[in-house]
Amino acid sequence: MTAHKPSTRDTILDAAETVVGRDGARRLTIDAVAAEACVSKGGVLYHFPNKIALLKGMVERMMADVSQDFANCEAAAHAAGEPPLVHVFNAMFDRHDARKALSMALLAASAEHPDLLDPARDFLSSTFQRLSDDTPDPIGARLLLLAMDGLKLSALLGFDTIPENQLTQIRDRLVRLTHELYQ
Amino acid sequence: MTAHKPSTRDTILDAAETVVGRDGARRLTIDAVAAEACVSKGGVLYHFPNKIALLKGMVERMMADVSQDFANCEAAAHAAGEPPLVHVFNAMFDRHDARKALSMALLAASAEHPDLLDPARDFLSSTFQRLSDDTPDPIGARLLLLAMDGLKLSALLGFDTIPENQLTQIRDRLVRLTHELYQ
DNA sequence: TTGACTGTACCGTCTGGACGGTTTATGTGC
DNA sequence: GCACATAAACCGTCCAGACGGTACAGTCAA
Repeated sequence: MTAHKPSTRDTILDAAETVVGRDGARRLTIDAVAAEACVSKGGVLYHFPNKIALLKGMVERMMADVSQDFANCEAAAHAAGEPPLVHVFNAMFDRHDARKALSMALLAASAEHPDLLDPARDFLSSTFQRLSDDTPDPIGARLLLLAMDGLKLSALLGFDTIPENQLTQIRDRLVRLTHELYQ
Repeated sequence: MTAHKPSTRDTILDAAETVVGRDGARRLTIDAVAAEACVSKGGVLYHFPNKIALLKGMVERMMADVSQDFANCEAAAHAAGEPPLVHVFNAMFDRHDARKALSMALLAASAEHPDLLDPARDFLSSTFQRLSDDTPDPIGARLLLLAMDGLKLSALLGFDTIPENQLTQIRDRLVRLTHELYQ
């Protein structure tokens, strides 16, 4: 069991995401984050010298996580001799809730200073371009990736109201269409 | 020529969207809106007694506009004997920029008080449900609607980095697949 | 001893909102 | 046609509280 407790830094970032998701990006104050993380205000400022640094930390951790996820998916797909996109989509559905919290960094950064999203924009743009280009039908792949975006970004605003049974059908269809891309 | 100048109320709502899009939801202050609308702070507070009312106004106007757009699309589709979804998708691509500004209401409301989005959530949820159910292949329709969501919500965060030529190809494909839903 | 904090006090600025005053449009009686 | 009344639309200022950030002395485990 290497379930060692998360670092204070990560606890603070988790708390920030919780605050944004629950109270809105406007209430993401250093005081609120400190209270949510059960850390003093000084403690937060020890790890992140100012609020911009905190937001940068949120975006950077999100990108690192997403990057890792994609890498895992591509490795698993390669090992299984399957299309990478299938693994990407399945991973999204399997860890739907986890991703929802993660992306709160996007809302927070866009609210405070939209420029903070520049690195994320570049990273996601090139990643999605590559994912779709590595496919016999890039436009079809793009369309499916856009549908995935729709699901994730809807969840970001709480617009994820599709009933569970429809969601599994959508998942099945998405995976089926992904396989068809490669034929 | 009935191009009468917009009401002060609408000017204020336009200004609010401009501020959110340019500076982020965090900078949506009554002062900033007043300056952007070339109105005094008192003038803003005359039309919207407090900030919550301003945000409600933004969300309500957005819903009214979207509702009107959908109604127009369905009417035009009915008149032309075409699938409604085709008109919905074409309208989205044709007025891409207009819609981008409109949806800033979503960002602003989610930042300040996420509950303000409840009516929008209900409205969009039922509208999309109906649009897809009125189709021989509801799951396929949902997938295409999700792709549209992906495009619109990406634009909301400035994540609309797909090159123009790919975008037109995506549009063509989306319309083609929509027609296929009805076969 | 050092790094990782806690706790408190404080400062300057920003923000929402209340409030009183002023201009403009619309009648209304004569 | 005109003085007057009334209300709607709008302006400018003020204030309490919230917020970001600083400073600094103290705690405590490794």
